Amino acid sequence: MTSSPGFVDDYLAYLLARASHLISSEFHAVVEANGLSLMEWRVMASLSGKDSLSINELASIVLAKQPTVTKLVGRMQDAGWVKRCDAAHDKRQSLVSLTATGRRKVQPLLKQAKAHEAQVVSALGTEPAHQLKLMLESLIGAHGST
Amino acid sequence: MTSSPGFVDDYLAYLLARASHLISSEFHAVVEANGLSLMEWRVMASLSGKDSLSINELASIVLAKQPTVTKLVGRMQDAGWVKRCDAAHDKRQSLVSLTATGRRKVQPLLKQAKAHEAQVVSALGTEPAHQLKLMLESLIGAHGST
DNA sequence: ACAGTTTATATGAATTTTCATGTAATGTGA
DNA sequence: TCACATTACATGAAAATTCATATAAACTGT
Repeated sequence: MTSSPGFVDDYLAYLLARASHLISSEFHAVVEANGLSLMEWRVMASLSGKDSLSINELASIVLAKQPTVTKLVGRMQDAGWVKRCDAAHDKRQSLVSLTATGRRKVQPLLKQAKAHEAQVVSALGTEPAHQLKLMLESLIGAHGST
Repeated sequence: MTSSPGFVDDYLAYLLARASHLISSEFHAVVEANGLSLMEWRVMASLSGKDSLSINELASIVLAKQPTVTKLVGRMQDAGWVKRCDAAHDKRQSLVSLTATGRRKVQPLLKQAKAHEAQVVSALGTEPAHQLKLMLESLIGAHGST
């Protein structure tokens, strides 16, 4: 109840923030049911694709700052979900990757994420959802390259 | 560089989060140049429309939790930007409104926000941007809102 | 190879957010 | 009207984030 701010009835930045918050919140419940925070989920989902990612790459992907990610990864390492190793070619970098435990932990969530996505897409209509994605990608591409 | 996470190349929740973060970040610079944080800006922009809003209404609008908003508003009150009064009909509610100082503070930002919006919209194309907004509104409307 | 610069990450202190819970006002049903 | 549940907000302790800065490794031009 009680939405329709006023500073934003038609303010793109707010519509984006609200839509993002709404969709993320829905899935947040699933994430927490699996014993993860939203940020932990983002990190593990990001890592489940690649072999490993540096701290800065992770920060850029999960939309957090470097010190935040350093400490987040530290906690996840303590939990046994990720491991780190020094990069071969650049000893400054710390490469983060999933452990076997982490992979097992994130796997069901990846499926549930797809299911949630499918639900959202079908509620919106397949074609409109496709158009929405294209425009978001266009928006992202047009602005900050990275 | 280094985008295209992998867990998200086509994941709507992530595209939304990324687009939102990107657009907000751009304007964040302007907000900070005016001596406000992003959350302070959201609160003041929300209040600049209405006469006053309760703590819970504000929390819902600025996408934060109630204790966060309680303390945020407390700080903004100390800064002299907002004031509070008890609601007439429900003495539990604490109604927040802008002070004259707050209004002066937020006014230039409202204009800059419109300018930023116009820039984003024109970069995206007026008609695509309009479609994007319609779909975001549809997405927001379809899920939890009201 | 060397000084200066930039890049990648770590870290401590300060700030902010969150969780759990407390309190007071309101609503509800018998 | 009297319990009982609910709602709105506050608050203290714990957790997370952020800022400023430190450190060390790579890059740059000479």
